[in-house]
Amino acid sequence: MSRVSIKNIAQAIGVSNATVSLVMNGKEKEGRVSKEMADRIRKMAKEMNYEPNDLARGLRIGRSQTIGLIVADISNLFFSNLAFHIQEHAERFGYSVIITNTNENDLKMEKMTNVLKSRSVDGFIVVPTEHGQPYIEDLIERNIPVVLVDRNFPEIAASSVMVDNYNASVKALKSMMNQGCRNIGLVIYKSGLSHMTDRKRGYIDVLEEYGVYKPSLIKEINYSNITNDVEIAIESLWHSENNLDGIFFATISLSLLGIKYLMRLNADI
Amino acid sequence: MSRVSIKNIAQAIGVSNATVSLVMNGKEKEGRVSKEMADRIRKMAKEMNYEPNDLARGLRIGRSQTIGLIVADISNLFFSNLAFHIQEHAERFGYSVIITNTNENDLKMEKMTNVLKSRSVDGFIVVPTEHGQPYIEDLIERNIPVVLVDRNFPEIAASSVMVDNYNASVKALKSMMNQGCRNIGLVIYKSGLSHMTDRKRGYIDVLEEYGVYKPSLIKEINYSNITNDVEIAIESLWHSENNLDGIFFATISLSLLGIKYLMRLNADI
DNA sequence: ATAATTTGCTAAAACGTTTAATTGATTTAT
DNA sequence: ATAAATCAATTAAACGTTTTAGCAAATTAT
Repeated sequence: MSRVSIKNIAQAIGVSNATVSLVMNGKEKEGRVSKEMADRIRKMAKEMNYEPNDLARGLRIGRSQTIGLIVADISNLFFSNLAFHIQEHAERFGYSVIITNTNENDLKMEKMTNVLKSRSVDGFIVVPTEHGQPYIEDLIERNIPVVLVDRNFPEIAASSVMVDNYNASVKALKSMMNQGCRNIGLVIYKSGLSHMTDRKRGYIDVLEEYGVYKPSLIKEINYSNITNDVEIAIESLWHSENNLDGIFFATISLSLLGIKYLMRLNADI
Repeated sequence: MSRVSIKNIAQAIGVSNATVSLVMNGKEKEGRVSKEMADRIRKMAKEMNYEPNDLARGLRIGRSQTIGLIVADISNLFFSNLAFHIQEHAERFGYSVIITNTNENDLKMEKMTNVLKSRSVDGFIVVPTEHGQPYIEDLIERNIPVVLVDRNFPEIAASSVMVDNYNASVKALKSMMNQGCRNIGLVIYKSGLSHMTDRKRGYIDVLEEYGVYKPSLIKEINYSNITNDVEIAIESLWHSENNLDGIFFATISLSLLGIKYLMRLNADI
């Protein structure tokens, strides 16, 4: 016993598809369906457990009432919160959200945009990967709405929603300076994406303002090899002759790892 | 300039829809399309930037290659990790995942199952809400595959994947007993769902085994009023004449709140 | 009493696929 | 030389909607 369709209802009641469709869409006025007929149809629909088929609907009207969300890592609290709120909001407007994951992987970003394009999502919300620019450009060319989150590509004309990474970074560093730190290391992902470069710029600007900037204090981590790279970075900062008195971690994940290695070195934190 | 369809490719090359479709699905053998034609079609498809329309496809074949995931709270680490792994796995089999959220709200659970049914998802993975049983039953009646996660309804014949809450609870409590605790409070959500009742059962069984069980040590929290209820629970445990020497929190969220209030009371933790 | 308008509904095409049945051309077997 | 089999492609229906144009009957206006 397969799903009940508009046609089934129409037959059961002895009326045409069109009439049922109009009623189901609340267009009984425009379609001038009589009140009694509309009621009969609604009743029958409920009785038969009718569920509209959004695939057919989407095909016909060319929209899917779906938005595609591409995040870098859904298990990261920042992104899962983001996903949560986007979903809550979208739902209020009758939209569903398909959430996908790239794991900061450019190939996956390509794949995910394709999957979502195939599904005719009406728009994209994307946390782009480092070299994801071409895929975003492709969407824009196709006139598919896109908004970038957390990171953007300055050369592209896409809306974007950003945390003010630069100022957050400046603020944090100044606070450390006020606590008397002068030799502060930076542990940051190696990335050309704005959310990272902005934080780095904030760090450098503050240290230069205080005249204590040294390039050797910056350690860049490859996303693909976090554990190792962080270990090496911490060791080298610790054993350098820089007289370290503080470390600024660019992300929470880096700081967690960093603290682990610092504890192993019996640093007091 | 709208999307390129199979028909466009067919016209451009002077061949029928069917031929193109066969090639795009890798059925050139079964459909006996000549190698040269297949190549020409593939080349043209790439050139024209063809993206298949999954809505049309889904409508025709009656499947959507999509699975619907309904979790209680995507911003909860346990669930977002779950979502992450389900997605990774599904993707490998060519499935997409639509993730939705109930916030432990039964009405939302109803809504979400409807949304996903309308989208013809091929199967459901659900973390059910407390009174979500009827919606699960409805799915089963309709022969839509469902698997329950984290919580199950013993009366229903659905597959489920569970954490062994009972034994985890027993283990934790025994460990506390071994550390000498005897008057241990329980802070737990008021819920009939198995993941909670199992933990409670574990708690009671261990305390009874040691002959120290007192119903007054159990404090049940309403999910809809967490902050207040936890505060009251902690206060009442703390000021009771039970000589409290330990508290077992049933979930991480409860423990975080609990610790906050305990600190306010200057407990040492 | 006739014309004009409104009411209540229907017919049929379209969206982009997939697929069973068919056809005409070539090749192979007899 | 004809029958049988294989090949390469086509035709057309179907999936479940939405929507435009149209039609007959009922109502209102002249």
